[in-house]
Amino acid sequence: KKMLESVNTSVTKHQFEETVSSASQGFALDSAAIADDLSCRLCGSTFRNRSEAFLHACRQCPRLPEVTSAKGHLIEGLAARLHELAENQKPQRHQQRQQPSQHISQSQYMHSRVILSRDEERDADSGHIVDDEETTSDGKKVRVRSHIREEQLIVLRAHYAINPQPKKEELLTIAEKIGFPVRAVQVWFQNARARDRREGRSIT
Amino acid sequence: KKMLESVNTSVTKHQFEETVSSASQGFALDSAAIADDLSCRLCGSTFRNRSEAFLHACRQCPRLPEVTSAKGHLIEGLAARLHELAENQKPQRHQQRQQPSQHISQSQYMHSRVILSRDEERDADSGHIVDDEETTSDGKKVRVRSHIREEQLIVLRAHYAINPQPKKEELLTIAEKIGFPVRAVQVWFQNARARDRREGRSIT
DNA sequence: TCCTAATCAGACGTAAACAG
DNA sequence: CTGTTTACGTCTGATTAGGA
Repeated sequence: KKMLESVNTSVTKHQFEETVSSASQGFALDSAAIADDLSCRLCGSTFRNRSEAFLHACRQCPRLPEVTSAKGHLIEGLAARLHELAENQKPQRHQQRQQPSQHISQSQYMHSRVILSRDEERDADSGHIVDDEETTSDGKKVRVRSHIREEQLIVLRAHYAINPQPKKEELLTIAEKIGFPVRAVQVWFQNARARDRREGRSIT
Repeated sequence: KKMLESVNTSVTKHQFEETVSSASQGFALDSAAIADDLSCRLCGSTFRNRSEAFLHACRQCPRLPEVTSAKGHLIEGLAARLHELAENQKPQRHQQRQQPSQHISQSQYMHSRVILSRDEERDADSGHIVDDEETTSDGKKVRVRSHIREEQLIVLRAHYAINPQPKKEELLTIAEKIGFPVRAVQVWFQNARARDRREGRSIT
């Protein structure tokens, strides 16, 4: 019998990721390229699960080459320049939230939050690109609150009325429809359910 | 009998080390190191399937060390190759019915998602990729959990009701019918039996 | 300050992996 | 194959924190 009880060192997800990211510093490009919402920080596409995301980041992302080579430069010490790139790369959008004022901790890390120009030509008519990247700049989490606007809310509510517990696939559809990361949509549904439950309404 | 105290959420040592070590050592190289014919570009050995090949490239290839140190140079060349691979990678062993049945059967690592047009019109069917691959990607042992959808589950259950212990041949039939790897179907039956047994039901 | 999006910790179900 | 464990994916309920 091999009971487990062995390695249950309860490491929280947070700690875990923290450690991973610090332990692997510049080398964990693949995982670092994946945002919490399972979207690729490089090309923006999102995925249904972590596996897919990793797969993508490891070998499918069309932007992989640029980044990996960029990483080479990074290692040589051009971290600063890259940072600039990343900064300047924040054009567009009326309500651009401004940078979390330079919170580069200890020395210049070569962190792969290379959000270089993502071509903004996506999708002619759904013009709002709501890409959010909440970076984990070397372990530091920046919580980015996405703003859901009325029109998007309407869509969400409509879907919610029909089915308050959409499966991943439906979430994906909705996410795409309103131009939000899947994760955000998922969270919205979770919170909506919580709200309703709290107020005694039953979820269908 | 019931002896598991629920340890989810906590990260096991295994997982932890796995992730750390893999994170610190590999990126796209492994996959790029595999030739079209499933042979290792480094040591030349060939493999029966992609999974094995990846495993090799990630972990086992004797020449791995030299490569990882030199990967900076290799990347460029290999990265290019990667894309070719992606293109040519249209594995279709099974019957490729182009049915509107929303799921694609086996399918593999890279396809459509690479080319990925953001704005695909979603008419009646959005050909989502619902697949599975049990790969050991880039040293990241990502256990891929295949998602069985309702409709597939129905088929499985139907077969299970008739015969909970299908032979290899029957498994194959079922697998093909729902577009799943045989192994996954087999596992499902095993788990189903286990579940039933656990709950006291007898298996016919 | 309030409303609520995001996060955390924990629990559950189950596909996959492992031991025998 | 069975019995058991591991780990992925998702959910809840409580909490934290962003912005009007």
